[in-house]
Amino acid sequence: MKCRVSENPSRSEAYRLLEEGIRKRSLIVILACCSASYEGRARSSLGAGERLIVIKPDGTFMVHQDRKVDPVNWQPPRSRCRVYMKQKSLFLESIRRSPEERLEVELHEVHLISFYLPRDMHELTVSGHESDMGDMIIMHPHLIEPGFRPVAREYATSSGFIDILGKDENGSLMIIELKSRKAGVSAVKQLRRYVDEFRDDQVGVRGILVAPSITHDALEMLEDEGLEFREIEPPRELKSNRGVTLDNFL
Amino acid sequence: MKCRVSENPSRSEAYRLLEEGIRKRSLIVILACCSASYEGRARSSLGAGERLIVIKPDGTFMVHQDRKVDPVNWQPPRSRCRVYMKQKSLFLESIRRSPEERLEVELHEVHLISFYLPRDMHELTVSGHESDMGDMIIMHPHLIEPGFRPVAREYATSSGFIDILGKDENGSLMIIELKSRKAGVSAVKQLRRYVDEFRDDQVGVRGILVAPSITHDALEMLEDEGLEFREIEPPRELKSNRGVTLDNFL
DNA sequence: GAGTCTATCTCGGAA
DNA sequence: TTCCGAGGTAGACTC
Repeated sequence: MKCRVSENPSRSEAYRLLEEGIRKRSLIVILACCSASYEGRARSSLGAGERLIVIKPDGTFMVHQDRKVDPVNWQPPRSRCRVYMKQKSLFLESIRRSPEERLEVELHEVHLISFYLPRDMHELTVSGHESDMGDMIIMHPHLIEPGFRPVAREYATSSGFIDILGKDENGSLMIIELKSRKAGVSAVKQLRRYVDEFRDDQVGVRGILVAPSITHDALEMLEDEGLEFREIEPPRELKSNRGVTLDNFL
Repeated sequence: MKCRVSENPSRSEAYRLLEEGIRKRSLIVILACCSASYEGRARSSLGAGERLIVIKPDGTFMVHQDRKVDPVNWQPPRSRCRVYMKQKSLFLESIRRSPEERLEVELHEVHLISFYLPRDMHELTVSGHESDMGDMIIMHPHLIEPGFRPVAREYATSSGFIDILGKDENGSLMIIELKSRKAGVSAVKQLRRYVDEFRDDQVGVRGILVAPSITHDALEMLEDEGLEFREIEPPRELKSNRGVTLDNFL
């Protein structure tokens, strides 16, 4: 593990270390009093303060304050970083192309610089998502109701993709909208858009919102619109087999 | 600046440092080979790998890989963090209430631990050029407008500290917000919060944003809110005499 | 590239 | 506290 640390480096030493760290595409961590200005999709300026600066090998650039999860200023992966001196001041600059964005950080006082070359090994697996809910319903259609038959998944409409399209035991079209968390009014609006597209053309269209729970306002709107709600918990187990398709049903 | 660093600490030394850092609500930065498991709104597990771990004074907990802006695992502000040993292994745990979520990180090998106590945010914004601007205005109130009289400095409200509080020649309350760099919408919002606190109680409250320049959006918002802008350059020279008080004016 | 959708979205403001 | 909308959303995926 190549790891280098320098406490309270001089300006010239900080410059040298940062130049080397950037050139070698290291993961760089800086604790410093700094100010920042950003210009691109928006514009911002940040006064002097103690901050944590992180530069990743993929070009990600972050300025973190002492609170919140999100960085106060940042640049996405593939941004180009460089360090330079201007009138005795030390600057870090990160530039992104398309859209053109520029973040400039002035380092007033550097308390700590550390950098090293990490290699990440394992990927993260997460479950509890909408796709897992979809898999579960495709495999167990009775969770929606007895006689429900899925017909299509991710069905494209001009309003977006319908999670699951199917028919009930009477042959009525059923539009299923999945949410892995508590459903709000936005979910109902989304479902309503899908249903409206089909209601124009034919009768007997049912819209079903599937979620572990629903807000009060959303439930009211749902009932006003003549739509239905199914309380279903998303699966919590990690799936290794992620290839469930509709082949069995078509 | 209290700042402590330890390279390649032993397990017991790492434990001691982390316990102290958490207890003192420091900003903690760890470079380590670790694995993580999360359970809450969703569930995830992350195999061993070199990662950057950041624990903020507000309870924010982040595990960063060597790419992407977003952390691979995290907990939001106000989460509770603790360190413990279990069967010779070193663990970090961060727990959130409502919704109940738990993130556990096993530290296989710690390369670097550093933590420090960033000074209070208020102190930070006051230090540097902003306080010099304040000094300058206290000494030359006419810079704001003829007849302006400063009354209080760093006046505490429930929304934060008002840079300068004063009265105009008609006796109307004036709230001055200083920015040493180009002011953005956040500065306007900040000023608006202060003004709102007083507008509730009395009439004739004026809010003045003082900065060397202002963004287009900020100026628009400022005018919509009935607030005012004064273009003032911060003094170029940093002052060593930092003890300007309001005694002369009270 | 541009467009769409998900997310442990985060975050701030309001009821 | 919960709910709701905004975001430099980021990130993944399709076309």
